[in-house]
Amino acid sequence: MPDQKRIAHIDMDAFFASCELSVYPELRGLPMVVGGRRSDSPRFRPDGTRDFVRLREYVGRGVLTTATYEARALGVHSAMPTMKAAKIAPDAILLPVSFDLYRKYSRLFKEAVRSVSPVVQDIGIDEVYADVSFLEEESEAIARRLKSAVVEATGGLTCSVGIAPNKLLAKLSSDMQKPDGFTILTMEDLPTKVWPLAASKVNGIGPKASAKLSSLGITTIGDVAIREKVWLEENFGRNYGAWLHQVSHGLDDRPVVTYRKPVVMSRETTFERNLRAVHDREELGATFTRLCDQVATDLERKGYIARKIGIKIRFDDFRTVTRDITLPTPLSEAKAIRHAAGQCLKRVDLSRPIRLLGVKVSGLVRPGKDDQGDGPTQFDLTFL
DNA sequence: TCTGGGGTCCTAGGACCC
DNA sequence: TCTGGGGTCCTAGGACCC
Repeated sequence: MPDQKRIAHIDMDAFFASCELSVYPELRGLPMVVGGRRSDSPRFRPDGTRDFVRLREYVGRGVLTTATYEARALGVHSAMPTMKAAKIAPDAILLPVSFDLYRKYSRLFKEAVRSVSPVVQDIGIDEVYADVSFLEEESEAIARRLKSAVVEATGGLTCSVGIAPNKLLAKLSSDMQKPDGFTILTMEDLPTKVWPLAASKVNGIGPKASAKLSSLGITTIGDVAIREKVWLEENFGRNYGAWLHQVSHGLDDRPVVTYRKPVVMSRETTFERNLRAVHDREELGATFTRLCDQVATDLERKGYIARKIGIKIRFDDFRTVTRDITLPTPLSEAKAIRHAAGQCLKRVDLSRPIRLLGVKVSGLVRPGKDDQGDGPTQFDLTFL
């Protein structure tokens, strides 16, 4: 067994769009985006062909979930407001989000990866890490085997693979030959292949940190690497600064974790139009109850009860507030969640129009089993 | 051109306890 | 009586990711 760690990062190519293309193969090669509502589903014409909705017909507040490479070439991309995308690419085909379909392909994709290497960490619906250290083959052979297993299991969906000594570098490398490619990275490649990359390519360096870095004249990962650790800590705080120093030198010791207990479950919705607390009281109340019901269902389905109940409100000006409460005993019933969430709602000034309403539960424990953790509270020691 | 929904993790102040 | 420091919990907000 080689003592050098090898981690693979496997990332599906334009995943949601690719799933849709296997349902609607006639759209192959056309600019297409996913992000519509159910009403944007294609209809059958009398002659049996399908009539697809165009992006220009969209009305609403959604954002694109994904776009085919042909649509990306026109300048639209995932997370773009759909109304904005409609101005840029009005003739692109629009499809509604079909999560059940994506979950089906996601299962097939992950099973395929596990068939090559069983130590797999879920990152999202279309992305995993796999620890492939124990495999005997060369990294290139592993990458090819992962890719063909995925294509075979999903009936033709492609992915991009990166294999490197750790998660950080694996993730960066899977992005280097997209779509349908693979990249093997070693520590020796750091100066030539990693340092030239934009700092924002690193997982954990988002828009805020990037802006601050560039205001200090830092744009690439290499620019970060030439800074002293103390300088980074002075400018970005002790934790984040030390972390920046680490990642810029390609260092990352996070293991591949195959199971994690969930931390929070939430449901939220953005209204078609902003609602007012007084005038739209009924609609708000009905939505609030529905969200609580959904969270309760989620809790029950996954087998948890929750000690913390919270709400989230986004106003018309996009300002977001949260309120939450810790209960003396964990619970999962919809009515009790609704009551606790209602108490939270009372603590918010609702004079502005409301854009979004959400309900969240956390402090999750499994009912019956050690729900107070390992504290002495579950034992009666008074007899001592 | 106004910005989804589901998450994780971190920070920071105040309460409270030792 | 005053002071100090550490640890943990609670709450609110925010950065970031897919």
